[in-house]
Amino acid sequence: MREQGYAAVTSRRIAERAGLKPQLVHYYFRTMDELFLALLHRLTDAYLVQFARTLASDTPLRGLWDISSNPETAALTTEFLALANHRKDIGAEIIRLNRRMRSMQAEVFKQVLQSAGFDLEEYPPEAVAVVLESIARGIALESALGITRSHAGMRALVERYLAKFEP
Amino acid sequence: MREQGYAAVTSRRIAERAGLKPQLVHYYFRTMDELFLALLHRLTDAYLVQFARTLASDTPLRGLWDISSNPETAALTTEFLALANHRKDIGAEIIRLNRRMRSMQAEVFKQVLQSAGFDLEEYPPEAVAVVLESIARGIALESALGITRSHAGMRALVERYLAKFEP
DNA sequence: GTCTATACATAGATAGAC
DNA sequence: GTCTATCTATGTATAGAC
Repeated sequence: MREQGYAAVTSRRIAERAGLKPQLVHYYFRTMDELFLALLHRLTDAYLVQFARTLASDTPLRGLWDISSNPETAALTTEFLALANHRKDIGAEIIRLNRRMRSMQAEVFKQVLQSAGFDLEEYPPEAVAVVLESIARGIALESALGITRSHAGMRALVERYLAKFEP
Repeated sequence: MREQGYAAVTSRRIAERAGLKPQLVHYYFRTMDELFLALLHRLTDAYLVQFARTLASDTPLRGLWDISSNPETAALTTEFLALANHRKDIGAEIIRLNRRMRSMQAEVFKQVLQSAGFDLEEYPPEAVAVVLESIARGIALESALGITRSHAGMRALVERYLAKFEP
C-alpha cells in the first residue's frame, strides 16, 4: 500500500509476498473490504498506543510533530483517505479513529496551552492540535514527493513556536 | 475520480458516461497514464489561472484560504497524491505544478508580510504560504469525511491571523 | 471519429480435496 | 490450514471495418 498505492493491494500480490496461494487470503478475510478494515484496525491500535505514550511524555507537542511529519505515515494516511473516498466502511472507521485521537490530544493541549498562559477561548486546544498536525502532514506529503524547497524555513518557524511551550 | 477514487477511473466507466464505447478512450488517449496526465494538465492550468487572479486581488491570503479549504479540491488533490505514489509521471507533474505555484505565492506573500512589518528571515514567504495551505487542506479533508468538530474554533483562530494582514 | 471483434491479463471469490 | 481447480467479472489494449 505504501509502495504502490491501495489499488495494488490484491489477494494475488499479498499471497505472493506471503509465499502462499491467493485463495488463502479469502480464507482469512472473506472480502478485500474485510482485509482493509483489519489492516486499518491494526494500524489504528498501534498508532493510538504510540500516541498515548507521546502525549504522556514531557514533550507532547514535539512528539506529535514528529509522528505527523513522518513522510511514510503521511503517505499511508493519504492512501486511506483516498480509500475512504469510495469505501464507506473505511471512512466510518477513520472518523472513529479521529474522534478518539482528538479527545486524547485535547486534554494534553489544554494543559500545555493553559500553563503557557494562553486563553483557551481564543486557542481551543482541539483546534490548535489540528493546526499542528495539518502543518506537519503538509510538510511530510511534500517530502514524500521529493519536494523540500521551503522546509528548512518551515521547520525553523514551527520550532520557534514549539519552543514557547517546550523549551 | 472525486466520487469513487482514482482506481474507479477506467476506460469502461469513462466511455459509459460519455455514451460511447470503451475503445474510443484508447483512440484519444493511448494509455490510461496519458489520460491521467491530460486530466492533471487541464486541472493544473485552470487552477493556476484561478490562482493568479486570486493573488492579484486585494485579499490574496483569504483567496488562497478559500481555494485550499474547498473539500472537493482537497479530495481531488488527495487522489492525485495517492496516484503519484505509484505513477511517477504524475508525481513529476505535481512537482512541476508545485514549483510554479510556490513561486507565484512567494512574491505576493513577501509583499503582504513586509507591509505588515514581519521579518522575512523569521517568516519566509514560501514557508508561510505552505503553512496556510496545509491548515486549509487539513480542515477541508476532515470536512470531506464529515468531521467538523473543531472547525469553528479553527476558522476563528485563522481568521484572527488573517485579519492582521487583510482587515 | 466511432464501431465490432477480440486478445490477454488480472482481480475477486467459491467449491471441494487433502 | 493449505492446496487445486475453476468461474466470472473487469480492465487495458489492438486490429480492422465503416
